[in-house]
Amino acid sequence: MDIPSKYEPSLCEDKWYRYWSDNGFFKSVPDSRKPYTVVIPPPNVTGVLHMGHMLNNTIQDVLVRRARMKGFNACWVPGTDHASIATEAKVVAKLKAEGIDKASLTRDEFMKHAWEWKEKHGGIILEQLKKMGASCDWSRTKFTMDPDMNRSVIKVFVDLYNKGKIYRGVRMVNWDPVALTALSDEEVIYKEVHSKLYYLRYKVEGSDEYVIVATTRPETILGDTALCVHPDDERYKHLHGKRVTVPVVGRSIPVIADSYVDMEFGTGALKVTPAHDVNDYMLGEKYNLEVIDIFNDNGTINDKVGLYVGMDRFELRDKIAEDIAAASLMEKIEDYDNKVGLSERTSAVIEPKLSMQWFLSMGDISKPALKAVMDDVIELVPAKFKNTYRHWMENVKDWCVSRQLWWGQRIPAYYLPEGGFVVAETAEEALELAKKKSGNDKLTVADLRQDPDVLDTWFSSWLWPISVFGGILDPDNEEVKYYYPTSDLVTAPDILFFWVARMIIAGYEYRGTFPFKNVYLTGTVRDKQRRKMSKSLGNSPDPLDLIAQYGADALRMGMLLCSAAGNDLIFDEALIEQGRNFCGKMWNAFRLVKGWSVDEGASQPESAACAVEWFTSKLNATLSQVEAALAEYRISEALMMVYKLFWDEFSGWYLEMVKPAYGEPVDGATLKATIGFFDKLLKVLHPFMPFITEELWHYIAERKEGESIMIERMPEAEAADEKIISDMELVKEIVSAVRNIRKEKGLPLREKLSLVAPGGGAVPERYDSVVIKMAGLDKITADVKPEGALSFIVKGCEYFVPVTGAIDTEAEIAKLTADLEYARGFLASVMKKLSNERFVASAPEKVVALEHAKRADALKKIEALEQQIANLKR
RNA sequence: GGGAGCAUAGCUCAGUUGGUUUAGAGCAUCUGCCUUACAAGCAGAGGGUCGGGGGUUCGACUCCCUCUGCUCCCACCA
Repeated sequence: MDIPSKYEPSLCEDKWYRYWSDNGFFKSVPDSRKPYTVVIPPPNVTGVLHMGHMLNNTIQDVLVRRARMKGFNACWVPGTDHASIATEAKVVAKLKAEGIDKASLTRDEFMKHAWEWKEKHGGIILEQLKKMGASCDWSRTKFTMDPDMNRSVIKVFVDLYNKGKIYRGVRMVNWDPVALTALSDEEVIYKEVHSKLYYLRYKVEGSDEYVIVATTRPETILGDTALCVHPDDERYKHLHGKRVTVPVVGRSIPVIADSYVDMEFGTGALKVTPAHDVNDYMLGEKYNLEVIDIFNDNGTINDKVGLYVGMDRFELRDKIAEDIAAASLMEKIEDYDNKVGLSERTSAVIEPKLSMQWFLSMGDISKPALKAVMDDVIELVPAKFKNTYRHWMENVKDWCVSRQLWWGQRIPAYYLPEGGFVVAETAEEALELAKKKSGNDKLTVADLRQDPDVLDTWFSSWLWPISVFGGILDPDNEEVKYYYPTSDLVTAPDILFFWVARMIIAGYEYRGTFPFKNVYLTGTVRDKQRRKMSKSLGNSPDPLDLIAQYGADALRMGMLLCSAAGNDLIFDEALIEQGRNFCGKMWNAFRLVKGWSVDEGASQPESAACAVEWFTSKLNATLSQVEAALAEYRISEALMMVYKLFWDEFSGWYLEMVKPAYGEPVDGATLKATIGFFDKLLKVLHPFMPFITEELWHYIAERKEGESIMIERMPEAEAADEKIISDMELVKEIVSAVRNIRKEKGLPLREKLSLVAPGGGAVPERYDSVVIKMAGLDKITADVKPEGALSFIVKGCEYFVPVTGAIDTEAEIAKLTADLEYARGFLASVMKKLSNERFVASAPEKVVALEHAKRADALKKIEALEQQIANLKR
């Protein structure tokens, strides 16, 4: 077998992915094993893979691959989300570029364009996920607008409507004048902006007096229908019941008194525009004020008032300010910082707007979902998100589920010709209901008009863990009974409310139980300046480029190394380099072992026997630590443990211990043990780095067609001998000390040294051969202290390395004195505790005993150091 | 304005109910090595008064208070 000298990811990644896929290793069907289920957070159907996906899906793949290797029936369901606003915006933009205006199209024509776009660009991201090694069951791929998914959504809508949980009502909504749709509160981002506070003069009718009103939005005076003051405000008491004139507009409006007004802000007088401010709307309802909506849907002025018709809202702001000033009705203009709501999707300034929308009443159905998380039936990782979750759930508002878009599930409400509406899953069922409702048997489907709006995207994805298994349409099917509830959900905290909370709500409402057991919340991927990675900033590298450059395993490892749950991660290409270097290390370790010739009959050297015995324990100890870390989702730590195990313990120590002399063969027993260790290490590493581990696993032994590391059993931690591990740590310390002497004295490795350990020293005797091999010695003796030797102390025992030539006594003394000072300082700190009566009296016995042990150690060390210094001075 | 969280080596982070050798890791840095798997490497070294101050305790990175700085969530006083 010819082994390339370097690992080339590009040569084996596609090969192995195809192999896994062709052999059906990703596929899952219900069987007698325990299920381990993960549903992917469906990315936007027209999206492309970014670093956030990379992180998120790498974590999922680690969990899924590990579960699969632990004997679970692992099922990772992939899919995409129709992302109604985002996708429709893209299609509208694309049509616009082609000179087609959405308004000129019929709904059906538009949908045809949208589906064409989806077919062309949809699912690219799923192909990209394959590049990173995602072990999804692709035969289960779902799209939130698949026919069965649509039917699930509609069925749920009708069901909730019939339960009285969905209602229709006029509400102030967040209107996006670019996307021309209402947004939920969660889709609005508030941003601090510098703006101006305009002080306008409203003339009091029948008097020469003016009331000054401060506003940031002078253009809304077109819709003013009242002026409000605080009932207790002495400045304005005389105005109660009077009327004032709106500047420029000339409208006469009443002065009302309500304690809503903050007397401290501005002038203490508030203009009331019920159609364009949430709080004003409340005042309007309370005082039965006229509601004048002055805007068209796109943010221009309509003809309700007859002034400034067609002008954009921001142009009007400047224009009306000029006109007010020209009429001498502008008291002053101040600079002012306030927050403005922006659309998450289009960044347009949100216009509060009154409109008829559909709402889901959240109060009752969210209760079990709150309890589940508070009682840790569902665990959030990290747990700090419980607080955030509780706060949101306790103050949950009704969910505006309608969107004024075409791309999505159309609301199944049908309006009757004579008014009123019915809600049904199909037009035919609607017709029956309509006939009953109106008493008109002659009605036809054509007489009914379906609501033009579609449902919020999240109204389909909140069913995802159920609907992907057909659990809405056919609640008792075998699939959903087997796979639901799912095991882990991995997602970003910014969609905790949008998606996670609502899935939990839907889970209890439609399955009577939680949708997933654990929620792992990843951090946000940021650049070195801590800015969120985003397309608009252009600071996000393309994961596919990084895979091409470093390999998928390297990128996966780079992402995992810096990803403590819930913590933001500062992306740094150096981490991917680290991943790539680790791949190189694994590759080279393999090349070393593969290069050995074997003499099956040769007896195993003592050093190799020790090494095998030690690494067996070390490996098992680490395996149980890794298991413990992963059980707590400390994935980054778990990977680091395996990384160090492979690089330091296995490559740095074990392989060096068993490595035969140049040109010599290795004995059969040692080779077999080494291949066995390699096999286990590859398996533990496989979930993190699937490609290189598969490649090497096929190299380290003969494999039959259809065999794969990804379906092998994960090695389980067996008992580890702690004594062997700690003995070897001692050996390592001694070896390091000798190496240090070499380094300080510039003694080359080929020059054999000898070590003298008077009285036997602390090296466990059987490890002599290891020390000799690793430190480059010719022998270890138990002679008396030699003259002209350098020395060191490990665990209170003195060791000597005889050297030829003069020893720099002064330098040695200085070094030893420094050590001595440290030891004395340490002793002092111990003595301080031990001489404190209250410490001895109140500290636990164990702690006191430990301090005594520390004291004994320190005294021993001090004595040895003093002895050494004395010897040198002689 | 309300709430939550964070602050430990140059960087990214561990540090589990306060006591495990006067704080650990990885990366980076410095020094020496092309030693026959690997210079994308090997061997060694340096680096932190655990954000400031106060308190509780025999003992505080760990608990409490306070200040400073940062982050996130919620609210949205015009």
